[in-house]
Formats: sequence, structure tokens, C-alpha cells
Amino acid sequence: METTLSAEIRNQFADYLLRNGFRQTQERFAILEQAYNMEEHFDVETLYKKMLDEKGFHISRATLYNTIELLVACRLLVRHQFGTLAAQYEARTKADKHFHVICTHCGAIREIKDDNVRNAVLNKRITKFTAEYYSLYIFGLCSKCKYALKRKNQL
Amino acid sequence: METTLSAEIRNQFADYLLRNGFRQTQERFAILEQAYNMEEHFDVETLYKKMLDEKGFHISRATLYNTIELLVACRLLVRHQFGTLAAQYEARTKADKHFHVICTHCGAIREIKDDNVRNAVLNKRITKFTAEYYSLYIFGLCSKCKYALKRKNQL
DNA sequence: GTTACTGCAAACGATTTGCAAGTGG
DNA sequence: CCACTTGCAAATCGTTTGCAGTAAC
Repeated sequence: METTLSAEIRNQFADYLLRNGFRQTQERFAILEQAYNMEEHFDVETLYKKMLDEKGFHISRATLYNTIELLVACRLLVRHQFGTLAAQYEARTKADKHFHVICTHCGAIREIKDDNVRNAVLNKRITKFTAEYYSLYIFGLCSKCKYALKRKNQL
Repeated sequence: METTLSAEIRNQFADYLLRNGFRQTQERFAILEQAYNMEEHFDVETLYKKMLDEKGFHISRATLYNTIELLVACRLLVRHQFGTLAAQYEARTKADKHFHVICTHCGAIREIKDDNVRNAVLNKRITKFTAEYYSLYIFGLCSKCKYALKRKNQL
């Protein structure tokens, strides 16, 4: 679990900071690294706890939010909002390769890969717009919930 | 702008309420009707103001949230979360027919219809899951923002 | 040295909740 | 009439902001 962050990603952030007159702080790179080491999508609280528990690195939420905003702005992170909960983030490099299937009853989220869907979306030309990435959420019922609802005659 | 709500939709809600032992109140049907009369996606505050201003009907936010939850549960409304703002809702009958294009810089949202994309998504079979509807968001830069950012050398 | 960044705590806005009063079945 | 709903106000949760101390450049 040490530095698995590619130099390319790190440079992309450094570049962005430089180009926009932002400073290169230890905190900012630590957050980028942790974000890119997360297995799944994560929220700010999870990131905070993980940095504290696993690295002993305390970063205030203000700084976390601020930095994540920068990472979203420079397209290294993608923001998701599943349901009403806290915003979830995900490395851009992962986000493009799958979509999310969400059970509207129990809230379970699964990731699905599918090239047909991916290509249909990416090939779509949109006038006066340059697409950078997409989020696809398919809502419905997982088999467990569907069965449970049927038994209760609520379907 | 009077009752344009189809009997089918109304019955679908009545049915759901009955089936689950919820009561059929004036407020619930008024909210359903207003929600289905909105031109675009809307948030709770907008719905509240519209009912008050146009119909003189005051409904507490608690009731609005409660009822909208029911409408989402019975698949008459779809919930969207663009950006970090308040949740946006949309009649299910409209939601399936388009996707959203969102400028990550200025936040502008456009609706786009495309049957290729729609079919690719709807034809996707997912194991142990029954799809009901989907939300597709394509993020990127609108031409105005792209031009502005290029001038500032931030791209 | 400046000026932007950080951490803290207070503020904020959307949503939820507790409770007394109202109303559908 | 009883239990579910409503409206209100207070509480909660994620996120943002103001400000004093700290560190990049």
C-alpha cells in the first residue's frame, strides 16, 4: 500500500496547479495519492478516516473539500451522487470503464462493464459541447428485493 | 394549467397508496399533480413556491419531502443529483426519453434525445437485476466555457 | 516577505425528525 | 375514534466560510 501513484497522474496535477497559480503543498499530493489508492468510490469522511488511521495524516475537512474540488476541476476525480447521501468520488481512470447499477430498494450498488453501452455513449456527437466523461446509473430492483416485495404484495 | 394529470398516473399512485396501507390525502394528490405539470426537472423549494404562488396551496416541506419519497418509491418520479445542489426531480414518463449534458465549468444542463444510446442501455441484460429506468449524465465543457478557458491558458 | 493554504469552529442549506393538532378510513 | 398525516420548529448532516496562524514561492 505504498506509493502506487503513477508519475503521470502526479505530474498532471502538478501541471494543473502550476498553470493556474496554485501552490504545490504536501497535503494536496497526499490527498491525490490516497484518492487514487481507494479501491472503490469513496466519500470525504471515508477518505479523512483512511488518511488518519492508515497514515496518521490529519487533514482538515476544509482542506479535503478544497483539494477534491481541484481534483475534480482538473479531471482527475469524478463526482457521483447516488441517492441522497454524501457525494462519492472516484479516480477518473476507473470511472470511464464501468457504469453503476443501483437497487432503489436496498441501495446496493454494483459496477458493470459493457463495451456496447460505452461505445454508444462515447460515439455520440453533441453540438457545441466537448464531452469528457460520463456517468450512467441504471436503477431498478436487485433480485432479493424484488422477491421480498412480491411476497409483501407491494409490486 | 388546470388538471392535465392523466387518470392513469393518478390511479397508479392511488393504487400504490392503497396497496401499502397509506392514506389518500388531498396533499398527496396535489403534489403529484404539480410535479407532473412541471416543465423541467425541479427541486423541492421550486415545487413549494409554485404550489403556493400559483395555487395558493401551502404545503409544509416535511410533507413535500415525505410525498416525493413515496412518488419516487412507486416509480412516478425520478431523482437526479446534478452537481452538489439540491436534489432535482422529474416525471418518470419524461426521464427515460433523454439524457443530460452538463458543463463542468458553468453548470449549464441540456437535455438530449438519442435512440442509439437509449437502445444500447435498455437492451443491456444485467444478471440478478431488473432494470426500471436509467440516468445518463455526460460531463464536459460547453463551447463558451471551453473558449474562455483556452484564452486563460487553463486548458 | 508576501500571499496563498491550512485548520478550526462557526455558519449554512438541504433534508429529517419529534411532537401536538388535524383528518381519513 | 384510532392511527396515520400534517405543519411547525428544532435537529441533523454534508459542505462552505471566516479568520488567525503557517508555509510556498
